[in-house]
Amino acid sequence: MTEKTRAREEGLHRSDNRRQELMAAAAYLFNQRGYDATSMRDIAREAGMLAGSMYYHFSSKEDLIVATYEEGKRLISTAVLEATDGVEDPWERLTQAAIAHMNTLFGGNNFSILLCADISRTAPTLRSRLIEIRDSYDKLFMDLIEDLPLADDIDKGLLRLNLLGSLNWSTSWYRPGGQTPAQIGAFFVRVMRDGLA
Amino acid sequence: MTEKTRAREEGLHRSDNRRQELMAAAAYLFNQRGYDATSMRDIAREAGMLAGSMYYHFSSKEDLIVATYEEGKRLISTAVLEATDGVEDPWERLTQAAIAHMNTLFGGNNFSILLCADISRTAPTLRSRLIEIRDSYDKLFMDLIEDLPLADDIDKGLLRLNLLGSLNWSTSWYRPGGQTPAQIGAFFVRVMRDGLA
DNA sequence: GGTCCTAACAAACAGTTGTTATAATGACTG
DNA sequence: CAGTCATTATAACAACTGTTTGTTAGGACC
Repeated sequence: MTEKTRAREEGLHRSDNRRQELMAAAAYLFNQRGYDATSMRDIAREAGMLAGSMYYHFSSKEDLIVATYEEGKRLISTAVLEATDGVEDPWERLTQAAIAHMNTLFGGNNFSILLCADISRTAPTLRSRLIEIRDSYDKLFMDLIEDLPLADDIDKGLLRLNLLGSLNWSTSWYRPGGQTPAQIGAFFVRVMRDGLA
Repeated sequence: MTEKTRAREEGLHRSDNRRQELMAAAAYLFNQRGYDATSMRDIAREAGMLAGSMYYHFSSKEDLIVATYEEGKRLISTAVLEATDGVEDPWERLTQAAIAHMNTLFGGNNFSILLCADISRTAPTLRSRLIEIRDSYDKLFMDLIEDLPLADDIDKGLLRLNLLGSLNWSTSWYRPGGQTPAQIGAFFVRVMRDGLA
């Protein structure tokens, strides 16, 4: 049985592989230069293809962007859910979530970092699609913070933005060599819990 | 004495006004759509001019971007320095700096917010020019944090990134109506100092 | 009045953009 | 071997990009 035949029987076509390759190439370039500065020709070249051919796999650039964004959300959501699974203590759950968040961001996959890019300046139609995807990830953190034992006067929404701001902003400065992503994530949660004074 | 003559005597040309108008139009659009998605024709139209005419005032789009960015740094630096001037207590100094930072960002000037945009994906030659400008602002916060009475094992560089991350990230979600910018800034510093548990 | 400078317009430049229509390739099927 | 279908190449499209050029109107200065 040839490889092709087996793939066919499993409902997989060659296009499924190429589709993944295109998404990987796109995510790589999106991270490097942003959506606007990455042309369809750039992505095609990176994947060893011509620009027109990509439209067999994705019907528009916007759909390709959304696909990579969604893949990023899928990967980081899975990682955070796995990391908190079975952990009881609320603060420990948040710590493990932050660590998993950071490890996924800087663990080599080019998809998840896309969720940390500021999309407030992207075109409205695309933006609304991306917001919906990211909100479903942010909800994980909202739930984690909801479970924290806090004083009544603490704005939990603001607290989530506080933590996610620090975590996400790290994508604009983090370089390997200093503290590890896990150490950074744990540090931010610890400061938030214990304070400094 | 005509208006033109007085302007001339003060060393001001009409071009100085138009230059400011161009920068204001550019900053407005840069905030709305980002650098790449804002064309020179967009800016010119916003300022009531034709695209080619702008090259009398700025020799390139990159120079115009840098000029707006620098103006933003000038405004927010002044605000933070004034807010901390004469304040003694290190934590209170940081609190006042955070409040001034937020008040300037959301106080209606379109320049300062530009400093909070993630520039890690902008073209290298432009990026290096912007980094240099922003670093000179970040230094203000580095100094403020350096003066905090902290345990020896606290990474002060990481602490600055922690706070600036939260503050800067607010530009991607803040909308008028909830907590004021000043309240948000003060909250982030208070959580950092006192913790939650 | 002649000359110079400021400031803007008008039109074009070459290159790039996302996208589309059509044709070619090539592997599997019967 | 002929036919089918998935996948890619080719070539073109109109629109837009930053920038340059030649020109012009108007005021200031000697």
